[in-house]
Amino acid sequence: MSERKIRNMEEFAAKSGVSRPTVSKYFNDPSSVRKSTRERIEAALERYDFRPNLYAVNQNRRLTKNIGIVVPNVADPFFSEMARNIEGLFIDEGYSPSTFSSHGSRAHEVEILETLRAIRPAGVLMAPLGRASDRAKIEAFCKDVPTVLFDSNIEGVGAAFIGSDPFQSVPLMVEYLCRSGEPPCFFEMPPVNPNANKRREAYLWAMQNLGHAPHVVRVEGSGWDFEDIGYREGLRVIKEGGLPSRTVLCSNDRLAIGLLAAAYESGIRVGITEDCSMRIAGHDDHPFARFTCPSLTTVAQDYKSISKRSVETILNLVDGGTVRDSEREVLFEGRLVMRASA
Amino acid sequence: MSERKIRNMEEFAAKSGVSRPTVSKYFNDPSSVRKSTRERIEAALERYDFRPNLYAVNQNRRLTKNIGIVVPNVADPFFSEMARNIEGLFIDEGYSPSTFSSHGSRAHEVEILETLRAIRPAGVLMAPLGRASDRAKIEAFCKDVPTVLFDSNIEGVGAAFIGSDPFQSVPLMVEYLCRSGEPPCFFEMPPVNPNANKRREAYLWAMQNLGHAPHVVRVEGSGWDFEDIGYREGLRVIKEGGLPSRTVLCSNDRLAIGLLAAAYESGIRVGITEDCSMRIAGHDDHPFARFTCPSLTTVAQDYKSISKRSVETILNLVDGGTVRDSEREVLFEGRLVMRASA
DNA sequence: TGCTCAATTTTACGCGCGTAAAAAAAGAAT
DNA sequence: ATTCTTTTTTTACGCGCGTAAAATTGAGCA
Repeated sequence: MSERKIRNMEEFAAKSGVSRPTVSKYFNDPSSVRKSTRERIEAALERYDFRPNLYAVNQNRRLTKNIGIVVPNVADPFFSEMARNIEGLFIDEGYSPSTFSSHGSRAHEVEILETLRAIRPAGVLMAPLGRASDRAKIEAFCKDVPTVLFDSNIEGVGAAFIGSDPFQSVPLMVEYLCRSGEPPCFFEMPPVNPNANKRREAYLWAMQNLGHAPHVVRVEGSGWDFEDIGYREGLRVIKEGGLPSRTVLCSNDRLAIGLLAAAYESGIRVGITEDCSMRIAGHDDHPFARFTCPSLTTVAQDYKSISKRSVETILNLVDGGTVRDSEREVLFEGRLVMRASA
Repeated sequence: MSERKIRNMEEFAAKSGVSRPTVSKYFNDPSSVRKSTRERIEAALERYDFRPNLYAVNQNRRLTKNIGIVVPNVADPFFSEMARNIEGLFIDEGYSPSTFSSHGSRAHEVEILETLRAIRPAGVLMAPLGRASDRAKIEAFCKDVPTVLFDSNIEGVGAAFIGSDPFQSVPLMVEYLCRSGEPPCFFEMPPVNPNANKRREAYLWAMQNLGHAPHVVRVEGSGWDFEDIGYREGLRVIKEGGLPSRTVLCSNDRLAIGLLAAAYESGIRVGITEDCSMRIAGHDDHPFARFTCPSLTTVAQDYKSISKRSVETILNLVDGGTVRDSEREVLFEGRLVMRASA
């Protein structure tokens, strides 16, 4: 290929012996031209590798093939895996996804919305920060661009929400913990998003259903350095002997990772075996949960289903489809992952 | 703001009482227009929020303000932090960085290069996969686009390389380990990039200088699931009693995290204190290294200096500058981080 | 007042492509 | 061979802006 540099579609059309509008049609949908012409174009493509100018294309298309993906924090392996998964699905459908990270900051999240407007995406998949989000701005954005929320919901914003069901996943874990040992207390920090709130509520609900007295340990801390909060506050709480149960269910895995470190440093053996004095469980099946010491018992979110459904929903919207009321909120079930810590 | 929707620069220029070319000039460099006109434009900007069409701008500029950042794997917190840092620096300079992840795959890395050509970046900052990289394609790319490599070098490719100096950082760690206990063996997997090779060499060199017999433990494994390799192979090696020293220096933190998990599961107490039978150290100061059990002793790369210099170098190139021979390879020193594991 | 120089406006062209409409050509069916 | 249908070509316009050159304006200065 690349016998000589091709400047533009005009030149390429000449080389392939097809008119420019037909070539344009080909690039928008190869199957929309007759087989024989398609072959001529593709033969030329072999020799002259040419790609339509991205900027000219997007300037003129009514709607770009761009998709925006927004996550609260790519440095969090859960979201980076999620984003990667979603990107792949969009690429398979012929779209160009770009991922943006809010870095846990409201200002960043708002900035991203403005950047998104600039690239005029066909649709946006967004996992909002949650409480820290600028609801009004996101709402306004959703009015202009088809947007689907995932992971964390903002009630009434966006065309749909896809996530997992805390009222299934948390009770699942609670019941397991109760069956296998002392009923758990719930270790949390001030909630950064509605998910965190719902997890606490689901914990309370599940404990009540099982006839146990719930205990919520709310520690201080803000921001997205969850491990650090779990560690610092874990050290403090343990020192003060303040844990109401020897089984601790953490609001999420990252908090649990911090708490595990605190327990270790405090000389407490954590695990489900006889020689241990404490059990710790998490939520999310963080990629590192397999490698904590001990390995972390947790609930895996069905991130494949969440990704798949999110993508389907947004592409349906982009194609002019609509979301049925019954599908405006889709929740998938979590899966119990039993490891050594609880 | 936003009294009414503005379609284009023509309309906005009319509203602000300034000619379109002058408005264009303003957006390319606000300081290039007279103060009084600048104020008129900015006054209009308050009322009508308008942003030049991204695609039209980039189609017409000789050179875009886009910058490509390529990392082997954003799911690796080291790279996601690095990318975030670098993005910030570029934004401060008025550029538009976009980060791409090779996801550890050669094919992906090559695809990214093609995507990059499509966005016609002014420059590219790339941390190549290393051994898995398609050298020829990257080399060809560098001929067309100013590119600076960081983290991992490909000899003779790109305008410059910025990284850290394994022959400083590794000996630093080796000397510390020798002073504080039994001289370390070196735990590695088949190297994914030249860094890994250099770290081994630096280990051998340092041990020799200190008059100790070096021992390299090379385990099996490929890909970027370092923790998994460290864990699986760690379990095996420990079971077979195969570690030649009770002090283990791992080729990187992620491998160390896996090895820590293996040691824990094998009932081995790891740490520097009297009651421990094994010491484990890493390299890179992975964001999670603070929260392993025990916390991981490691060497922190000077990622701020690396980021800063990388950005400076590429911007200099973009501005038509050149790289002095003495600056074609810049290495920064690592910093010893003493924690509980060694 | 007249002059100079810098900043701005006017005018005009081009970037590379999408897209619409009408004309022409190529296949398919009769 | 004729007619009908689908596809392609021709022609033409527009997208929103960068940019160059010439004409104009305005501020500062002697």
